[in-house]
Amino acid sequence: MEQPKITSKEVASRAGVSRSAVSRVFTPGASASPATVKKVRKAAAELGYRPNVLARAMASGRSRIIGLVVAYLENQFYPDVLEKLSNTLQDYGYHVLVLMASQAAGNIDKVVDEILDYQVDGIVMASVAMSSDISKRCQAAGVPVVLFNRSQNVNGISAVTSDNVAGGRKVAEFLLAGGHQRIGYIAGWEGASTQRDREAGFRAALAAAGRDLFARTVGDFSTETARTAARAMFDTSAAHRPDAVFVANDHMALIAMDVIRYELGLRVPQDVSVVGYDDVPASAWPAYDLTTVRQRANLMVEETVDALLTLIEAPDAVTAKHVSIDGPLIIRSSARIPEGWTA
Amino acid sequence: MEQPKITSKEVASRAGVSRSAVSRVFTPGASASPATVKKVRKAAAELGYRPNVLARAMASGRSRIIGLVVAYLENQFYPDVLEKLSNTLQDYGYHVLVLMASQAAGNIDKVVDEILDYQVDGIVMASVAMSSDISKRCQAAGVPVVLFNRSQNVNGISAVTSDNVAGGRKVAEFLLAGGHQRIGYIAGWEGASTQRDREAGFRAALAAAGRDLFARTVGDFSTETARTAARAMFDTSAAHRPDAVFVANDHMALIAMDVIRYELGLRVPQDVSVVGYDDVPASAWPAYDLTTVRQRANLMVEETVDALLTLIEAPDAVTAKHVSIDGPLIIRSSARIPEGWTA
DNA sequence: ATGAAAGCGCTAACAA
DNA sequence: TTGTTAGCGCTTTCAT
Repeated sequence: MEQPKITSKEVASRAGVSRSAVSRVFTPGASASPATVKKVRKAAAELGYRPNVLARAMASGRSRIIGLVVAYLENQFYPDVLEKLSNTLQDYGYHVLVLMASQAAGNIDKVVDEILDYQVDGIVMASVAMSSDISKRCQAAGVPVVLFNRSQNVNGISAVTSDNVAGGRKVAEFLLAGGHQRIGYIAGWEGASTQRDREAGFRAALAAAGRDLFARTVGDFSTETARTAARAMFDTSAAHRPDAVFVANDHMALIAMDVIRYELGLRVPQDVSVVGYDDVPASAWPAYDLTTVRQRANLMVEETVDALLTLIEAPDAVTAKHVSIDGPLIIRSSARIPEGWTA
Repeated sequence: MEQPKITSKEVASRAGVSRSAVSRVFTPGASASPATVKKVRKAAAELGYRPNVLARAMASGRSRIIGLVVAYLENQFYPDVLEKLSNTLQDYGYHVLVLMASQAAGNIDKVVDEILDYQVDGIVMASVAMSSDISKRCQAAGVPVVLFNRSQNVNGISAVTSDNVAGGRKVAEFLLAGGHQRIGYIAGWEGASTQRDREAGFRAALAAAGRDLFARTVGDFSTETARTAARAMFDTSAAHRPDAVFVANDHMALIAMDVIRYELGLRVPQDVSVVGYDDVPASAWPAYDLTTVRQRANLMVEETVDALLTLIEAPDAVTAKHVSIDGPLIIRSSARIPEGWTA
């Protein structure tokens, strides 16, 4: 039933060479004569030999495994990222070990330990907060970490985000140009840099126009809390209700639209303009047609992989880099479009 | 910078025992005296020792890595499954290596080879077709495979699905009870067992009532093809247009609803009843409120993990098992509800 | 219950 | 370019 595994030793003897020769043939940058390559390839093919990645990892100290820590896959942005990340890394000969950091914060420590046990070559933390303690452990282990969609000024850890401040600003300018008088904001989880930066940019642009937030509730990036936050903001008399709201991500914005339209019977955008952040697939669905700031997932993933591989190849040379990628405001029909709006 | 890694050897000497003793302390079913356990744990804690999973895998032949092959994460059902699967497996001390089998069929072979290179203890193939050749390679390697949401009568490979035939049947009965006269079906990818079984159950129930499909197009479970398929079916005169349609999964059903309502200006369910399959989160959103057959992801994942671990523990003893899990029809407002409907 | 010894399959100096 | 020699860090008989 269970075929004995073919090792490099057997390939070596069948090809009449040493195991080192076999190893070299299967190692990209190695030197072997064409004749050897040919013999070894032939023998390997006949035997159906494939190098054991784990053994290789042990001997070389490089596992070609990248750990991905992700909090939740409910927000469609993340499955998309995971798919792209996995594909890109596969192209570079790496593979992705996924760890869910579902629950509480203490969990993260455990998850990071587990991931380090696998001797991963690098770690991507998506939408997960890092303690400086964790970052220290990774650095001690010599494992580079790149934060995805989270930025943190911890011990020179690299991070890739969209330009959340600029994004928030764009939304404010758009809403102001639309003549909105009572502008609300539904915040994400306050511990997240995305939340912080989006709000900062948003408020800064309002302030520049001599305006302030009319209302603010917190949705925590969570489905249920977002629903509650939307109700708290809109289930009130017309005078106390915002005529426009910026929601910190699309996942919550879609929920807010549901509350506004189906629970409260208000019209979007006639009664309330809604703008989100991310541009997840569902935002383009005609039932929502949500105006939103696009996060360029492709670019963000490319930068993440680039940063990671650079760090892996040159552990010390490179210092942490923070990349922030600008994303356009995608104008759809969920928010009133200012007269003659172009930019 | 990069701390030298702590090995069992150092723990051993600090605890005044042999490496074997250390190994036993960190091995669940092993025998060590309380005194030894205590000494070793203490030394390990002081040194911050953690066993190297890769080395352990090499020596023991068990990597505690499960390979997950998944075609695409666009259909929300799969991120959900991935999250649950990863969490469940983590509880059992396993971890998930994700491989995307994005493109063509030939790709699958490559992906399976890559995954086997990691000496995974088992493989879950989600929504991916298996050739019997691949299954043979996995069996030769002694690696159990469980198909998720795909069933195939290949060499005793285990599979976990929902009861697609029963599901299709339920939909047909519901639509018939609703008094629909022209019932259409938008098919998924014809190579998929889910597609085949859902359609079979659906048609069987129609036939039992002396009825047949009024129209049929193919959406391939793909976003774009589904849109085309929906247009092909509904962009026609009222007489040639179905008054009800069963769409092979929710992902396509939501797209079909968009086409029906927003492109063609028809009303759901007054002009057309729409029923899907999966019960993804978006189906419960009030903008769609899609009647659908629920796939019980939790149960399916549990059965998958159970099957896999059983196979891993008792490689030969167990023969392939096919689990199919019944799921309820979730009645919402996208399809006309028959008078006094209960079941 | 414990330690010694022999690997798991591979890569990486080092010599030749 | 090639083979030889040591390991990578751990588990696992086998004695004791």
